[in-house]
Amino acid sequence: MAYTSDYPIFSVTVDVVAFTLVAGALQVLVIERGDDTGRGETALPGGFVGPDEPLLAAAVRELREETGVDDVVLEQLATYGDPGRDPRGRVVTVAHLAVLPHPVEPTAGTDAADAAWRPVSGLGPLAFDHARILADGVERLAAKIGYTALATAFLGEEFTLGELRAVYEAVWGVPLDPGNFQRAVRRSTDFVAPTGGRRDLPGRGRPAALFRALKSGTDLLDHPIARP
Amino acid sequence: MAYTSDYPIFSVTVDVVAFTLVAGALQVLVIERGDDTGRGETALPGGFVGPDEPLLAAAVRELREETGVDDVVLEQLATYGDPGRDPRGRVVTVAHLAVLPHPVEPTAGTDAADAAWRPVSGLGPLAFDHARILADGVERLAAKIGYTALATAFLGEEFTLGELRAVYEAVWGVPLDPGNFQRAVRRSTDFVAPTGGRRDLPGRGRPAALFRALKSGTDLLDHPIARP
DNA sequence: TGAATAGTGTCTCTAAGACACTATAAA
DNA sequence: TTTATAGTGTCTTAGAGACACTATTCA
Repeated sequence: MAYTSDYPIFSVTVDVVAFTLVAGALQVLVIERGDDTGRGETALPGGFVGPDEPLLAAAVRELREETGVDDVVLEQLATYGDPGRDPRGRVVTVAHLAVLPHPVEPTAGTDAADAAWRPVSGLGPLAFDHARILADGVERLAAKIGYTALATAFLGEEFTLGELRAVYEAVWGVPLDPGNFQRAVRRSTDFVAPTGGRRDLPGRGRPAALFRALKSGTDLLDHPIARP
Repeated sequence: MAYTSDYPIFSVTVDVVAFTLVAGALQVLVIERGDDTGRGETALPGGFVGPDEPLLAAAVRELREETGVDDVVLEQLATYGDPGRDPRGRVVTVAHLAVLPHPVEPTAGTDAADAAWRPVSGLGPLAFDHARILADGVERLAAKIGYTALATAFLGEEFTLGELRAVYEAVWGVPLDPGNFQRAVRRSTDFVAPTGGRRDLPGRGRPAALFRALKSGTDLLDHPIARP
């Protein structure tokens, strides 16, 4: 009973829908709940916002605690506050959308042992209303890679257009024509630029030119990438 | 009245960015604050969420208290919760976007005397961080009328394509070619449909065919209306 | 050589926009 | 008649997509 207020009491949490790409499949970061509420259930990472902590900072902190990463594209997704959505009381959660470059394993954080990347398709039930939050996150992600540079946030510093195309194909769930994709990406003069390097993978055909992102994740593209 | 909690205490409010069209200009609903905090300042309508009240219901209630209207297109916009954004304490506000058909005057509600429609352009400073919330609302509105039926929410049951075009021109701030607009709207087979009626206004040229909306405000259009 | 991937050429279809033109009303 | 608005025709340009083709690597 540490806190009192003249107004109705709400708790405010942040949840993070963090995506990455593993082996060509869209993955989401989930934890196995270890505390009393929903013990053993799968859930999105998240936690209470500190008394003097901005919402975005809380989301960054939660993600860092789970993955050890804090240089990440992160933006607010939506807020979920129905009475009864959390058995602990009136909990309003501000969900955030994050995109991480591929090889980020959940590492030594406070709750890291519980965290794991799981494919979005085929994921079992989630605690609370997290299934809906995840669905909203996927929808937002699919929309945003069409008109922002967000897809590059899945990749490292340098990448091939084949790797970039794999991001779109995984998120949209459809194959894209390699030739037309190439042209679509190059139409935006400030989406990606060739570095001059090439990536040669054994037994994988002609080496591909390497590119780097010219915009950060949430910047708008001047020419959208059409979703089929 | 004192509430207690084991977790950090937040107050949760809803604010409403309500738009309408008056005399061809985009207008937003604002109030003059009468209580102690920010007395006399212009602000967006809003208020505290009840202990057992869903967020969207709270936004509907606030809007009804200001305008007497509750049949309205309303959706969540974003959540603003920086520490220090409200001098009363840690207040997290969930902002909502509303669109009302033109002739809805603020009427007999609890705070109705203070509420008024004001043109978005040329509006003075707003209390708290409401200027940013309004800017985000305008941006969201401008984006959404391009790919949803939201523009029809500004109009009555029946409307001409000239009136619909005026909505786009007011929100986007650009003139649109009447002929091309006509075709763009008709390309979507399920955006609007002619009612068979005509509207004849004295001294205003050839009477225009009347249309009605085939979709509600937030439904997606199959063919977008291109923003110039 | 063939298999695999990168990248280009080219064709068709549709949309966006400019703009001329016709249609129908009031003053 | 002029003025104003509704609505159509038509031309140009650009993008989306299908798909053939060339380029460059490894086995």
